[in-house]
Amino acid sequence: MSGSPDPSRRSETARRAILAAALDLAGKLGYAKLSIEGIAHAAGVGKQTIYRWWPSKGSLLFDAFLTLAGEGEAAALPDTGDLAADLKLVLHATITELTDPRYDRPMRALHTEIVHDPALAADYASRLDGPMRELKKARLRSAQEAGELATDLDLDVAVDLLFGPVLNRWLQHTGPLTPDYADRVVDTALRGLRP
Amino acid sequence: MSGSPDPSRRSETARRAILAAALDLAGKLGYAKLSIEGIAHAAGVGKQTIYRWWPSKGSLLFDAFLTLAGEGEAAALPDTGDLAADLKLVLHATITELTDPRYDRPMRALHTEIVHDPALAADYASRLDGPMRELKKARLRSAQEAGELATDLDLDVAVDLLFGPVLNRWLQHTGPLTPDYADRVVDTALRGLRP
Amino acid sequence: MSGSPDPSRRSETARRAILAAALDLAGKLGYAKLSIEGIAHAAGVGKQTIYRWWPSKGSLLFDAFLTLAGEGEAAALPDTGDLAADLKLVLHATITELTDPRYDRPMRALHTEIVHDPALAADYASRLDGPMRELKKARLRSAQEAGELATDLDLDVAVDLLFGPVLNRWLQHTGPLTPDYADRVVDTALRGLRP
Amino acid sequence: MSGSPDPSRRSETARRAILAAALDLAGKLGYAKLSIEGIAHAAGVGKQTIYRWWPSKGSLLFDAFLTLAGEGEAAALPDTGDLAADLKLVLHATITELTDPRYDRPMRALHTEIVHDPALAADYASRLDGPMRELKKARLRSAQEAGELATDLDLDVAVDLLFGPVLNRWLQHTGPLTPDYADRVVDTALRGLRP
DNA sequence: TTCTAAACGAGACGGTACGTCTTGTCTTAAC
DNA sequence: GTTAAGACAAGACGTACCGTCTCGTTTAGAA
Repeated sequence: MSGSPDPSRRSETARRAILAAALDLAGKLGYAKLSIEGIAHAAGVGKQTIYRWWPSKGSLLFDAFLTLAGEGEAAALPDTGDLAADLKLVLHATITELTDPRYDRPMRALHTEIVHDPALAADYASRLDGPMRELKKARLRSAQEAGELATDLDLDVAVDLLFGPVLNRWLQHTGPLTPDYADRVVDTALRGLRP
Repeated sequence: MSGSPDPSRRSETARRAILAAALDLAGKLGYAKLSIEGIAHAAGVGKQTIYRWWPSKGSLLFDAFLTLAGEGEAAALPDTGDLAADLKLVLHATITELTDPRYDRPMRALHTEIVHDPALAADYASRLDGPMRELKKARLRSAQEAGELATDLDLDVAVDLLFGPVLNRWLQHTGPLTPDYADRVVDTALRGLRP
Repeated sequence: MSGSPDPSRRSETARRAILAAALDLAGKLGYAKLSIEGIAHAAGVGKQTIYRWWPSKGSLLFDAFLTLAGEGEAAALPDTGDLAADLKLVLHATITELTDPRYDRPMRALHTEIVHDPALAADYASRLDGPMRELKKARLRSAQEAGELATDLDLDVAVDLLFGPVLNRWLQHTGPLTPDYADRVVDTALRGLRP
Repeated sequence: MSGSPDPSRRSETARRAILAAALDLAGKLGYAKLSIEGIAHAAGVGKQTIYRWWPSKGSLLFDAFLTLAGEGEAAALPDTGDLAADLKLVLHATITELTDPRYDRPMRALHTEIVHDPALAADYASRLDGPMRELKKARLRSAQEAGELATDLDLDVAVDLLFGPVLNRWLQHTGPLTPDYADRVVDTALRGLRP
């Protein structure tokens, strides 16, 4: 019937220009002023070329992030044998990144779309957050083997407790995003709330 | 010169109609299709009446929430002497609320605005989240006195660990929002990750 | 239900700017490149302001012509007592006008719309062509009284015979549009085809 | 250099499908919605195949008409010896044709293009209108020999007077297109306007 | 009969314009 | 002098075509 586009004929040049322009404009303008029209113009591309290949602004932003993250992808989290130190190191790096306007704005834009689009959220979970979460769980498993963590620990919940609060504070502006906060989160979570 | 509006002449009828229409439409249409134009029309009000009294769509949504939350505001969290049980009870109620589309959609709309508007976030923190956080901390303090929690605990971090993950999972669609997940979070956080 | 716009609130400034821009661009660009978007831009006006008040590009062009023609409207055709000379004079003036690119192009644009839009044609007939035709018929009636024309003449057909061919030749590019052609049409029509 | 297409390799199948689709769609959709894209699709043909062989939409329409008209081409106008009757017969047939939506719409489309494209008009004059005009002049010459028309008549102008008004009234929607109107035109033109 | 070059269908591309929608400001009339 | 109503300039939305430009696939004439 309608016929979906043939990916083999897709222009790689245009694809790259669009993803680069999307990231760039998201960083410069922020979510509210980010328009498909503007991206198309900045990429030197017809609007239809965007609408042909991406179903929504969110999925375009997501693809742009994939290419960004896919480049310098860390293979694994640091493992010096000191879990707390390693976690703090990673969280400090995350904070540095989230504080950089070049990342802050496109990331907020992407998360806004995720909040309202479950399909996009599923994509995000399986292709960006999922792999990252696996790395985190691998580091925690290594700590379990080293006796630093309880063996019956629910690793998914542990990841949420350790990495969630920093992301949350950043997204919701609920307080200053400092390395000290990350340290307190790690210490508190590891020790537990009980006496 | 310009003359800012005189609050004493403000129409209470219009104000209430606007807040009700904002909540109603946010619930029916979701964030993307929520327009000031539509709210004005549904409230039987001129657009200027909205622009005169609210600086942004987010602050309007926020006021609408205040009136909603302000009505049946719980004075305190339950305190049966069993902290874990009390926390789970509260989180289960939260999950029930977040699962109701009548709350889900306007809440997402509000949080989207918060993500992009630090001023609104500050307002949210001081007038909605702040009081709630105080109630949570009060319950934790009571637990400290009962010896259920460490006395040197960082209460702000503790609140983030206990209540953050459920909110996060809801907002980011990172997994199914079940009472069981809340239970695991509470148990894991209280016990701590260490053996 | 939908509510049509209230003419009493219409901006006269915008109306005039739009009509002027439409005529100007029709003359400069010709029909094919004449766009509502371009007119709005040239008039310093939002597109919606055009769509609010005119149902089609044709009706806008027509209104633009009305204001143009309404200004220097001739009260009557010349009447020197010599019908043939008077007709030739008028037709020569018409040819001069139709030959001026400033008139040629917008006029072609308008006639193109008329060809495809009977409603617009009716408007044209009643408000532009109609009054003009009455002036022509008045001159012919005067000639009848002077004994220059048959008394039982079908005046509408006579007007078609005398003024149609020049318009036709102009529109259809069926031959050079010269004063000589006009003279031959007048002479032939007056004399009749029979011996 | 660029290399113009080699007509000997042209696909006759494609050519015919394109002309048929053009006529068909012009009749069904009218001029405004007639697109080359649509014609290509309806003909089962690539767009390039149209652009390769026709320089404009108008010239394609024109070719489509040529094939249509070329088939049942009348060799000559009727000649019963009664000029007025013969002319009325022909004009009545013309009116019947112009009233048929199957002809009306493509013909309007073609004439619209002619109005704006002198090159196309020249083609039209030499290949469609020209031959037809010769037939008309031949009939008039026969009438001259029979003493029905003045011997010094300007035949080109005579044709314009006799056949122009009906075409004009059809194109410009200036009045109802009835056989009676044709009769009045013929009678008035033959008799002349003078007493 | 094989080779080869052009025409073919298909459709992606950079663009322009469409007609609709919403934004935030400005204007008008009614109360 | 605030209100409901809504016109205004601005500009993004997603769609439809434009005319150009590849792609592989026929197809037809020359070797």
